[in-house]
Amino acid sequence: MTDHLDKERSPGYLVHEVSRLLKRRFEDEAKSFGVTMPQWRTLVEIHRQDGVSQVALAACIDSDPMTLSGILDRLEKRGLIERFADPNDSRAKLARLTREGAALVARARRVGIEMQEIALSGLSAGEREDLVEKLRHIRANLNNMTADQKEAV
Amino acid sequence: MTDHLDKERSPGYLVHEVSRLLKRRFEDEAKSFGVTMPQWRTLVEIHRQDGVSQVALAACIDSDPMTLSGILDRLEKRGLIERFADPNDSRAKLARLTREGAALVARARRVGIEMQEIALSGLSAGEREDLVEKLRHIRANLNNMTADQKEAV
DNA sequence: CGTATCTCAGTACCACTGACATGC
DNA sequence: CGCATGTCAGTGCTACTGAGATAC
Repeated sequence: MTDHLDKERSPGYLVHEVSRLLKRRFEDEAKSFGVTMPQWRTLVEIHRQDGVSQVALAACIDSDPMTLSGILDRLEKRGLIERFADPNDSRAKLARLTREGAALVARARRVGIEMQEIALSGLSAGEREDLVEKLRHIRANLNNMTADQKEAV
Repeated sequence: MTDHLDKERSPGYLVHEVSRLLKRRFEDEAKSFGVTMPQWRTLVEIHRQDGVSQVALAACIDSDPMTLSGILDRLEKRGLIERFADPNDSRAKLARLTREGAALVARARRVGIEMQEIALSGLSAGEREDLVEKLRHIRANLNNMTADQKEAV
């Protein structure tokens, strides 16, 4: 009887474990400049698209508007981001990095690259490409699954 | 300028995203029988090794004793597990599944297998093996990294 | 009008810390 | 004695819900 959910042979379980190790590893680094994972992801996303609305941001980091509001509160209190009114829609508030926030993103970015390099050491460029390919394939499968789910409802 | 942390090309980011999708997907299923991810992982681990101490359990699910104590409190309150004194060490309490808990693990297990099959659809057996191989390699790299870290401290 | 954006209030869960009683 | 085990108390962050003010 082959165990499809064996800890050592299940891709799902391994993905989860690698993700957990990366997260833990990064959080150890992140603690030194005082941000958590969701905060880090939020900062990166704001860096990627300067002046985002909070709903768009919430969707990007797979969160809900209320949770994101709390995250932005803390980031704003630390002076890493600032909120300003959307000139085209006075309901919405947009977010952008402060100079200090941008500096932190740059530093954390270097840490991320370095960590990834260590994690992937021993894998050739071709093997990395292949891994990326498979992961994107799986991601597409999962996205399709949730899409089907929505239709079913 | 190649961007090593590109959302689409970074293995680290993709692993995180796939993990997040799996987690979200599973939590949607799990909500119907009222358990969270940490609770699910705890139940599976207790199923794997019947009669575990709480410290061992905490290490298995990458948590701390206090957090696990809270998780077990909730699982016990729902009648899914029970705690009993270790006959060899009266300080320790061991955990085991109740009949109801075992039934839930069996159900959730089927969901997990089914979900994994959907996630991996389109990948051959060989490709899956290859993926598992790479993930285990990365996991080893990350574990070594934390080990080195500990020595450095 | 209905809908969208954000926030307040409240709840729950998980994570982490320091301290403590108990037993090894 | 030092050390391990589990728990209490307290704090912080994330997630989710329902409700409301404001603006499209």
